[in-house]
Order: sequence, then structure tokens, then C-alpha cells
Amino acid sequence: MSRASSLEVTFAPVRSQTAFEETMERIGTAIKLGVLAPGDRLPAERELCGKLEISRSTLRQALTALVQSGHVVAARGRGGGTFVAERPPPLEPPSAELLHNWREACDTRLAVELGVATLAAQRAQPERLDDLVELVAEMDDMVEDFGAYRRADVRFHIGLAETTGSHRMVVLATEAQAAMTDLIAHIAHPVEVLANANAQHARLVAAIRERDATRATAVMAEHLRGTEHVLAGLLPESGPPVY
Amino acid sequence: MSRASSLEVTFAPVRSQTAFEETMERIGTAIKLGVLAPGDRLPAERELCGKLEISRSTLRQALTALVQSGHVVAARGRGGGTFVAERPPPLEPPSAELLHNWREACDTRLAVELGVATLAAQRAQPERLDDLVELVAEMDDMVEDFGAYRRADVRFHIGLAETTGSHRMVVLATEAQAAMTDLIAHIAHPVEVLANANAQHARLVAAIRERDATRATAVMAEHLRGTEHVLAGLLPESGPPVY
DNA sequence: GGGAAAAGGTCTAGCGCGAGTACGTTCTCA
DNA sequence: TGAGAACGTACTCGCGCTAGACCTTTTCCC
Repeated sequence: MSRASSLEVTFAPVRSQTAFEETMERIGTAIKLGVLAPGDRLPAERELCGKLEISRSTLRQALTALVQSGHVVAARGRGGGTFVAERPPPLEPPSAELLHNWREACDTRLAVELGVATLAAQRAQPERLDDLVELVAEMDDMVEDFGAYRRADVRFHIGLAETTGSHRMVVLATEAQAAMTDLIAHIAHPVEVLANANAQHARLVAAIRERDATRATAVMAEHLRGTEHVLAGLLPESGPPVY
Repeated sequence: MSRASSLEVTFAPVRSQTAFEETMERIGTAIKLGVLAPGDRLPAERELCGKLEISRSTLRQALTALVQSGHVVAARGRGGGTFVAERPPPLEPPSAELLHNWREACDTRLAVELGVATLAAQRAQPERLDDLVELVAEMDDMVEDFGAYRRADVRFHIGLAETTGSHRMVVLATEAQAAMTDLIAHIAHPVEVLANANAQHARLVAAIRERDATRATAVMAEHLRGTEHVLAGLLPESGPPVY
């Protein structure tokens, strides 16, 4: 069984995303997460395609699609450019695939965030933690507005990943947040739940500041369990992967 | 700074591996990890390309390359097939890129394994843990033979990932083991180090059996720190990513 | 006012990967 | 000795992507 299971992983489908798809997802995700805020200007096409290491044609395909979906607007002429739309379109409901595998998405996020908590406790610079403490304080005033709270929450978790000094952790944390945003955007979040979650943020930073990796990791696990319980009450149990 | 760092992630190069590259890496990794043992027969080409969801041409490209590198041998005719070589070629030294980013590879592995530890403590079925206990006992007799020990170690960590019931964790754990194998294959492993590591395996399984997620996670963190310290003593500090 | 500059928008030529398919070759087993 | 199961080879076709030249719009600044 163990053997069969391992081979299943080895011989699972090789599915390579196209450059077009990945580009669209990257930029679309950054907008959904608030990493790119409404009104922000993207780099010029000729510059951006260099950074992404794709041809301009491919980049334009992605940008055209994002214009059509209303995520960005393009302005011609000098001083023009591609801008994040001021009124971005509402988030789509989570895909059938994500709904089906929501527990695996949560598992992945758990792994990433536990790693972040442990590494942050070992490496975080105190000054960076001050910024996070400040953010947590601000978030206490956002518990009535889930949209604002959620954007700040993303900043908190990605900011925490940055304190590890590990580029890879930032990438993984961003991906994890993207998956969660799709899942939780459409469900109700009572004020008490958000207030409690933010109190956990505070305890988390405190544990990290004291360099107590074990406690930080435990607090993080508890923090994420909250989300998982909410989802478990609303979504059907995960099944085998759907292709 | 936080802003710049986030955008750096968003606008990082999009480099999609080709189907050929990923296929070769998949099978090559399975062989290096011992998931595919010497003498094992791979599925027939026409069957395998179906599982991998690639065309036979692409699969053959990968297999031809693996034949030339000596990882597999092909036999024609009825009863033939593609077999893992009995005497696989020695592992290549780690790539310059991996050496440069070894700490990030360790960080990623830490995250995955902490997630596995926590989830296993919540979900592992006791019978599966019995198998792991047995494996740990066998490993005590392998501390003199690093090759054998390492293959069993891979089985242990992947087997543990399987107890979480999360497909994704198995995939991530396999990838993490592959990266580590490249790093540690060429360095000395004194008997005492291996014996100590295996004692940690035993304590880990014990904590999981008691459903003590916090302790399991802490033991796992300590277990991995051992490897990291060994590497830190032998390898130069990681720098910024190299492209 | 009139360039020059900086942006997005359009078009075309061409390459390489990968899908799909047909046929050839070699070996073993019944 | 033939059937069958496997690898080996050869070909075409289409799509994604690259690369580059050129057009159009807008604004800044002399």
C-alpha cells in the first residue's frame, strides 16, 4: 500500500501550466490579495515582460484577459500604463476543484504557516515585529469590515513570512493566502470570530518575540484550526482528487 | 520594503518546466529516493504516457535520456520493458543552484515536515504507526550503512506523510526528500549521528500515537535542526537567489 | 506649437514542444 | 512456429510562445 501510494505520486499526471495561465494567475492573485491595490500602476509592458521572462505577446494576452474581466484598466499615451481597477469585480465563488479539495488546501497552508512560525521565532528581527504589532492593533478596528480585515490579515501573514528572511516562505505563504481567500471570501465572519483571531495574532507575535518556537507554532496551529472548523461546518467533506 | 518584497514575488520570472523536463525529474527522483528500486519495472510506455497524461513521444524523450544516463535499461520483446538499472550511476554532486539556496530547501522541508507532524498527530491510524515503529527498529541496524539507512529514512518520512491522509502532503514530502538527498548524499554521517536521529524518529512516532501535536511538532523541529547544523558547518551561507 | 518620449496596440514570421498515429523490430511464451 | 507484447522509429500537425518591427495615442517640455 505504501509502495502503491508512492508510485501513485511518481506517476501522477504531469500538468504544466502555460506561461499565459501562470501570468494571469500571478497578477490576478496579487490584485485579489490586495498586494496590488486599486489604482496601482503595473510596470510598463516592455519592462514587465522582462521581469517575468516571457515575451510581450504572452504578457499582453494575460493583460487583455485581465482588462476584459475588469481587474485592470489600460491607458494609452505618455504617462499611461496598466492600472489596477478602482472597482475590481467581485470575487468568483471557489472553483469546484477547490471546494472538493479544500481540506488539502488547508493542510498545505498549515504546513507553510507552521514553518513560518518556527523560522520567525528563530530569525525575526525585533524591528520587523514592531510593524506587525502595529498592524495587529490597527486590525482591532477592522473587525466590523471583513473586506478591510481580510486584506490586513493577508498583509500580516505575508509580513510574518518575510521576517523569516526566506524568499521561498514568502512565495508559499502568498500562494496559501490566495487559496484561502477564494475559500473564505463568501462566508460570514462574525465580529467575535475576527476579534478572537486577531488576539491570536497578538499572542503569536509575542511568542515569536520571546523566541519561543514551540509556543509560536502551537498558537499558529490553533489559529488555523479556527478557520478549518468554520469551513468544516459549511463545506462537504473532501473526497478523492477530481480531475 | 514589505511592499517591494511582495511585488518581487508577484513579478518574479514565470518559468514553466516543459513536460519532458518534469517527466525526467519525476522518474529520476523516484529512482534516487529508492521509491523505484533497482530491477523494478516501469509500466509499459503506452500505459505510462496515459498515466502521466503526456504523449508517448515526450515520454520516450525522457526515457531515452534516462537510459543514456544509466538510470534505467530498456529490454525489447515480450516480457521486456523499461527497468531500473541494477547498478544506478552515482549521485551527481548538488547543483550550484541548490548549494546556493540550501537553506531555503531546508526551510521548505521544515515547513512540510512540521505540517506532517501536526496532521499525523490528529489523524494517523494506529495500525499505520505500527508499521513505522517496525521500520524504525529495522533502521537501528542500518546505522553503519548510510546508503541503506538513507533509503529507509526516506521511506519513514514519506510513510509518515501518508498517515495524514493528505495526498498533497505526500507530494510535498517527496519533493522535500529529493532536495535533501541531493544535499546530504556526499557528506559523512557518523554512526552516532544516525543513531541519535533514529531515536528521534521513535520519539516522534510515540508523540503522534499519543495525539500530542505540539510535542510531535517540537520533536520534528529538533530532528531537522540536526541536519541543518551539519549542513551549516559544511556549506557556505546561502546568498540571494541565483538565476 | 511642435517635437520627443513613453506608453499601449497591431501584425507577422517562425520555432519548438508536444499530440497523435502508423508502422517496424525484437523477444518470449504457448 | 506463430501470436502477442513490448520497445523503436518515423512522420505530420497544431498551438504556445518568442522576437521583432511598426502604428497610434497621449503628455511633457522646450
